[in-house]
Amino acid sequence: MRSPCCDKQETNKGAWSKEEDQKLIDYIRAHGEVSWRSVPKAAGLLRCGKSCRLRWINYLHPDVKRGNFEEDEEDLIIKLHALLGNRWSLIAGRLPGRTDNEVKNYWNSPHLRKKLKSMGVDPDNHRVTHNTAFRRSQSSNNNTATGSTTDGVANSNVNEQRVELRWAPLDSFNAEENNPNDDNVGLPDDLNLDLTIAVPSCTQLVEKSQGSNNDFTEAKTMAKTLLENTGKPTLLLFR
DNA sequence: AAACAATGCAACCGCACGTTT
DNA sequence: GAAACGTGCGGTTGCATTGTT
Repeated sequence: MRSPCCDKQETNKGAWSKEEDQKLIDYIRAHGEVSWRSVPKAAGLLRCGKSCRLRWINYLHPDVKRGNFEEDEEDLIIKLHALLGNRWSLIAGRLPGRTDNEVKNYWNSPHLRKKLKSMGVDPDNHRVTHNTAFRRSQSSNNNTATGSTTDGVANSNVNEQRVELRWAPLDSFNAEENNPNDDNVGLPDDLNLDLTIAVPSCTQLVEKSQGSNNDFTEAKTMAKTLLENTGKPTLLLFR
């Protein structure tokens, strides 16, 4: 069995004092972010190593950006959450100076939930509740359409090529509404997905040279099979 | 001014996962 | 291969602050 990370009877809990903060800052400045387990004792703190790590990452780290989220940050959170779900650390990784805890708190704040609802999006599952949200043009031919599935769809320019990224959540292959001819509604065109996504829950990336309906049908079938066999969603990438 | 509700945020907890022994 | 360890993540809680009645 695993031993507890610290002796809880001898550790402080709750809010950190200025003295504790300073001890932690001084120690990390001198030694860097080394073994967190050893930090409390070495720094003279009556705290659990995990608590020290959290305090440093979420509050004391010099790169942490304080203050309200700007509108572009808010938009990016909404878009990335539609694509990645509650993977707060991945989302925070695209927001310089923001921590996963901060993004998570912000997402769960009434402010953002109200905004999403006003856009017609269910904050819990990103389902479109009416046809006002996330209108997008279809590929390069500017057709607009709306729908009601949870597939995420995004376009961005990577290596000067137009890339459409379709993310297929667990439940999207089951409903009859997922006709391959549907123009699924998900994310707006302006999402820059120039990012390296390491999604451990995805079985694989499926790439196609052309995103025709036949290709999409075939890829969906493949993804559905993988989902049934592995219980994991598949990321579909069309070029 | 007081009471209550709503909100924001820091921190804790348990679990999962990769690494080391 | 199994157990122990260290770390990171996401969910949840609790408290302080702010707004409303």
